[in-house]
Amino acid sequence: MPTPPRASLAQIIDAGREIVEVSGPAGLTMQAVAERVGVRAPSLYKKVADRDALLRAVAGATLDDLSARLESTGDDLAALARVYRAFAHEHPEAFRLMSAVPMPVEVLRRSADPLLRACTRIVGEADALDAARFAVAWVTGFLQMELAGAFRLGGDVDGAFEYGVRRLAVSLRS
Amino acid sequence: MPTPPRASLAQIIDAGREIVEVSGPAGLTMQAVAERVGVRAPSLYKKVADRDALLRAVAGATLDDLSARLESTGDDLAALARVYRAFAHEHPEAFRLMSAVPMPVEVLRRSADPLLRACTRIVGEADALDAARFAVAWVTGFLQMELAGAFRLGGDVDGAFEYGVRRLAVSLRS
DNA sequence: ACCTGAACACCGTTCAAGT
DNA sequence: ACCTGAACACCGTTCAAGT
Repeated sequence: MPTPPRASLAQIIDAGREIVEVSGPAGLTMQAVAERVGVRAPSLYKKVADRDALLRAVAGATLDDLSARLESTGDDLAALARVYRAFAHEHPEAFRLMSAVPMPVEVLRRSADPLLRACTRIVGEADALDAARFAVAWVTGFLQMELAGAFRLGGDVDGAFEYGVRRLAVSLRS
Repeated sequence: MPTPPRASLAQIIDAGREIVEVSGPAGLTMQAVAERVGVRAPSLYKKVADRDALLRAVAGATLDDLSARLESTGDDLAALARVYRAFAHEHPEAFRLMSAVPMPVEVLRRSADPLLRACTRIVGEADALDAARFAVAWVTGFLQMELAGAFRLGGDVDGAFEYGVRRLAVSLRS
């Protein structure tokens, strides 16, 4: 007798995202996810290959959100950097997970697009990819170190970020 | 009847480092470490509080190695960046673990020292910390993205690194 | 002192049996 | 079709008992 599904893939991923944000990736157990969507753990395997695939899906959904946010931000490099940082502060655990998980190329491409456009405007087409890598490396490195607590040697971290935004602009313009 | 220890803390950490490099942090199980040092898993708890503490010790030992390497490199920013990258390529798993684990402040300070000196030489004392954060954010971000496979949108990754080294120098000099 | 087997709680995953 | 309990393998950790 056919039975309608009780937990959609979208619900499972959403549950995963909530758990990751409150308990970190280690807290995302199949049982915790199952409980949240009102089902038993084995049922999750109808929608998800295994825990790792669910983690990748959570990371992918997070990157999609970030991409949408960046897309609506425009062409300004400094603005993009600040939106990026705001997102990381809102979802620190998901942000760190995102950086640890390998993404499909098309997802990467979409997320890179706004930055690539901003860089093309500044350095031209030929250097745009190198420049975008320079910028994205700086901003993700900064945020990962900030979130990992690596910036504890004094000084003002907000100030250091704005210093970086300025230096970034300077370096691409010369 | 007192018995001499069969596995020193140093041996345990070394075993942990080898396992991490070949199987990643997930491969570091207490049983795998125990087997490597010729003991049963429960004995490890005489020297190590728990698995997490062992992971932190492995990360700390790795950062100590990196710090020594940087210290013997000198004051040149570009040289420091290249040594940093060479180290990450030699120990990709340990490098990623290092970035994920919170470090004691004194370990951070020692590792930051060479970079701080290089930056002081270029931008002066007042901006040295901001500049060092700019530089270290870029280089660790670049390496983490490179190791995580985030640079797969074409172009030459080695070239992008050298582009970054140049832009970094430019940005701090103006 | 240090080492061990046994035990416990917990987790990911599979699968036959239910509806 | 989907859901479940039961089972299996594996892991971290504790602890009483051995030497």
